[in-house]
Amino acid sequence: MTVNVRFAPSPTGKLHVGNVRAALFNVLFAKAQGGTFLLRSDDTDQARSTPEYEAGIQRDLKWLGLQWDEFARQSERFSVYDDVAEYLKGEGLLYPCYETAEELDRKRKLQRARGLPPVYDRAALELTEQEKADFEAEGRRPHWRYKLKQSEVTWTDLIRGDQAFDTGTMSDPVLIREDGAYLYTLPSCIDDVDFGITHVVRGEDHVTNTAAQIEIFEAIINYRGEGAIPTFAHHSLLVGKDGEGLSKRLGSLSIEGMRADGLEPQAITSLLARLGTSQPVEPVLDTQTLADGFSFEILGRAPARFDPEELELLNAKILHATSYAGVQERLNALGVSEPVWHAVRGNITKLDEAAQWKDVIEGTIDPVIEADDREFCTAAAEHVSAVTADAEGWSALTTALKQATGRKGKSLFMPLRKALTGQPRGPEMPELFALIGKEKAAARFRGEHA
RNA sequence: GCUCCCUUCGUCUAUCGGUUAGGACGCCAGGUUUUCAACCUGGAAAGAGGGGUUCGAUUCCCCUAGGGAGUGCCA
Repeated sequence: MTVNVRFAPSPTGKLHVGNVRAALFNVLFAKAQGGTFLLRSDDTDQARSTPEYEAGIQRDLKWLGLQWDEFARQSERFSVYDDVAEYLKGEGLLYPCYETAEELDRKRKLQRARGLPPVYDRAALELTEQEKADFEAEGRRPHWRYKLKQSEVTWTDLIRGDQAFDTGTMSDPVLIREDGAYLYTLPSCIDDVDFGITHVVRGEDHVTNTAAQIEIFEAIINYRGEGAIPTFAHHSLLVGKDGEGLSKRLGSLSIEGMRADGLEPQAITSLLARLGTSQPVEPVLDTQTLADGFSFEILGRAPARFDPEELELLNAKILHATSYAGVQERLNALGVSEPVWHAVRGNITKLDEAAQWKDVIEGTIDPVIEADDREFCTAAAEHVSAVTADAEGWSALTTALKQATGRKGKSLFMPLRKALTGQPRGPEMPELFALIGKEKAAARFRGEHA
């Protein structure tokens, strides 16, 4: 059986870590199974959806290396939804309701106050034709609810196991708003059937929806005369570093923000694909490798903590393993050459830090020389002329200085590093020395701005 | 309030009733002629609490606590 999955964001905001995790699981599952991945823009809410958000989501997904096989836009399929909606109305499965949002809110509060679940009372089902006509005459327009069977719905979730929900304990879902706009439920189910989606992989915030959706799926399939209810896999959600729900802080966790922050896409995908799984969080450079070991069995059922610090850690590791060719364009923009990249990549957390080292190597700095090290550095300046400007030269230089001054270890190397780079830490000295060159090195050892 | 789910080292997790409770990341120490990184070696580090069931519970059941989610004319 071929696997077809989809990722269906609403273009009403930016892609964030929570979204991407769901998208990733879909992509990885499709790749692992040799299936297809559909990107669907759930833009039935014309007021809140924008082409900019849609383009942003696509750009972010591409940047992350998550390519889709097919693309669909729900706003282009309204006639299909209308057709199914008419059918459902004809079957009495979709019924008009005239309560205002305020009235419903009041009802819910009342139920809650009595300790009852805030479930819709189906009052609209009792409305006579005359009453409906009166509402219409008042200028009220109906919203439409799906009439649930109020029975037990069961399914086997690939992550959560056997599930059972009594749709009698939930409100009949509103499928069409008063203004005629479709809520996500009906178009989503219709599309899943029409596009042959075999597996719906999404966050566990959708589990209760699933019961109602299964009933809707059945009605659609009954109408179509073909199609199948997808298999579901609901993964746990991400929580923050301290275990709090992520939703409130999502703004700072947008993919766009991370890109602007200089993070590598592979760092993000590596973390999100492995966090909450039994596989190690490690730097993985391509999605195929991520997909190779992927199955729903490796997913835990508890919420997983997302810590931005882990992202930085992974980012550094990704960079350490990144070849010049992989980032050539971006390095060119920073003016960083290949030799400089190779010298510094093991020592940076974010790519643009390479530019700072480029400045140390090719620009000018103020050497840092402690009072105790003045004489020593002067000696170093004198010895430089005798060696070659390469790693061997560095070795020869330090050996000579060791013999001449008796210094060794930290007291030998640290003053040289500080004088040459102005900093107490950084990339390997042999390579830096070769790149900085003898003349500049000598000048810096003399304490000159060079 | 009600419903569902979850709870093992700091973090992500393994364990299908009997294990010295394993691994990964991080952390600490030592090594590799300085630092950072990488690498090598070693180390500290966990079953939320309380009841059961059982010869024996991390594992099964119940309660409590804590966390997550749902309970929308959001998705």
